[in-house]
Amino acid sequence: MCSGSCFQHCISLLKGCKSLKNLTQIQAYASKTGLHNHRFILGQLLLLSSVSIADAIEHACRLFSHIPSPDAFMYNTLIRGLSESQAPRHSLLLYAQMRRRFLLPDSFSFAFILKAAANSRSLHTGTQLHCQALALGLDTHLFVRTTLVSMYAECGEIHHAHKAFDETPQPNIVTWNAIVTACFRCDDVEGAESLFDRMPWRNLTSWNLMLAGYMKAGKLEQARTTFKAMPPQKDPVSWSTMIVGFAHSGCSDEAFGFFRESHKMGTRPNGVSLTGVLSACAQTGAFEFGKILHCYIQKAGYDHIVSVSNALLDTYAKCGNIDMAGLVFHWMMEKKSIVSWTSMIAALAMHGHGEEAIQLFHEMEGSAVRPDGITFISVLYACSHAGLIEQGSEHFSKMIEIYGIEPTVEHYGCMVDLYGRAGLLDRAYELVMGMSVEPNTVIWRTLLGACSIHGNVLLAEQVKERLSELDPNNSGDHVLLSNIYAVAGEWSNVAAVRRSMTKQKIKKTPGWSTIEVEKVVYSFIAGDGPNGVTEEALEKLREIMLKLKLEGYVPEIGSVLHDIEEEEKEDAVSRHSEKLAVAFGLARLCEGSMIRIVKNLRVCKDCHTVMKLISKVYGREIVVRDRSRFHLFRQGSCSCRDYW
DNA sequence: GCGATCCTTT
Repeated sequence: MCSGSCFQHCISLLKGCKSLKNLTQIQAYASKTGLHNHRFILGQLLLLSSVSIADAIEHACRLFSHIPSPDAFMYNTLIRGLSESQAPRHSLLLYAQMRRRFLLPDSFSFAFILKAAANSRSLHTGTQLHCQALALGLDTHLFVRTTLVSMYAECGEIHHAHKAFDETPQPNIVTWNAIVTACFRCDDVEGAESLFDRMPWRNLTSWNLMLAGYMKAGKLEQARTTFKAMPPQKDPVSWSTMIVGFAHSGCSDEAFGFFRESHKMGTRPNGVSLTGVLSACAQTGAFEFGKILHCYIQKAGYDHIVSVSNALLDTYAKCGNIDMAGLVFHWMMEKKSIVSWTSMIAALAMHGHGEEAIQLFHEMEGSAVRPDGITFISVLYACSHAGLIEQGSEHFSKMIEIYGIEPTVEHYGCMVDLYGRAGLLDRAYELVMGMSVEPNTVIWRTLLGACSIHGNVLLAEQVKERLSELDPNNSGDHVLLSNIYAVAGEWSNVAAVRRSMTKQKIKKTPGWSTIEVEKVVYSFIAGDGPNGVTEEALEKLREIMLKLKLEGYVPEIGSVLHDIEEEEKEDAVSRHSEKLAVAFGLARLCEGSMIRIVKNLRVCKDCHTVMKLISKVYGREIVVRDRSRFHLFRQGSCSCRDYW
């Protein structure tokens, strides 16, 4: 018993529908008023769940499966939704079903299904679909043509993309934008520039895609220049492209700057700009700023966006706060994506909680989310940092045999680290020699690091030789080898390495550390000239060292590069950037608050000892994030159990 | 009654 007013009411409900919960209520209403089989209503429900509402695609599939004989509109809608989903290939199956039922695909169908081919990077499928469109006379349709241009580019066939564009009789602005994007996709920056110059019209998207293209190509200055040159009416995409681009290239200050600037210009942050600025916080360890962003995200409701919550989780983890990372993870409830699981496993691993990381991985195996190769990198990393050798080997085999994931050089890197760090250098070397992919510099460098920990001079020399072939100018490798000689007391070899470094004009990568005090990030560089904060830190450091020596501290100078006088060596170690940062923190941060430091290189043995002592003598908790993990110093010991 | 091009975390 459905009246016209019920129908009208249902339509107005559909117009205001914003969430899945909302949609379910409307479905219940439709059912109650006998409208649940009304084809128009069904079509709108399908459109909402497939396209408009995030993460509702499964609901859409269920709805679709109950529709007796779906029409072309319904097929197109679900194909569209699936083509943007995690599994774009499913939409190809649906397209096949549509054809089996003798429903004629139209220009809409091809625009959506070609997108699925693009998203699954399947040139074969894309080409076949192109042929079918041709047979149906739909390949000249402007919307189809534009999608063809981007499909070919996405599948790496730039020539076909150009051909599709050149054969378009009257390309419009969107077609032009598509071909410029296509050039950037295929790393042809000059091609993109020359087409951009020849464009008969430009809209905001044209400018935005230039920004994105430059950013992706690592041409940061060109992006900045373009940003200045474009019309002043920027949109949230323009701003987020800049923020994400700089953050991605490691230029956190620039990312923060653009974020603040966009705020000043009255542009509200969006999900994308928030992930960008959070990633900048994660890089620099800006914990306080991260917390402020968290408040804003919750208040404005951005925590429903999975990528934002994931970025927040990662920020807390990389700022040393594993508990907050865990809370964000749990708040995500059933919305956890593969990235959320992987990030949380990595977070636990970074903090040395290897057993918990593996436990979480097992929990993940029981969930609906299937682990991928990146998840296994986190798992193996967890094993290597916690010294779980057998667990690591088992998971490595499991990945290949049960999950059918081919190991990449990153997986081997974790395994070499696992064996090498544990002192099983032969097993590590054996693995490297039997790798199914060519070992790269990272692999050899990991092995060299293991030689350094375990003082294996012979293997180190062999490994360094391979590194010199692949990457002769890397300062870290020279420094590591020279440290190995130094520890072994082979001073003539130390001197030889130093001479060759001078001859090849190789400079040591300067170590830096950062610390956030009252939402300002201060950075310290080893051997930096005098400036305000360095002076302040040095003065405090002298006081600390004196106190520690009274407690029986003896400097460890094994990691000093050259054979110099003992006192001089001590001086060099005592100015390491992390010591300056911790001293600055002790001087400036209020009593009882945690000291958080981020360092670009691995923390040295002496600094590690000093941190442990400070945590005991001064009764302070110190968190140091170095190049590879976290160290939590508390009451004289470190969370890494001196295994790093 | 849907459409095509730009920014998303591990």
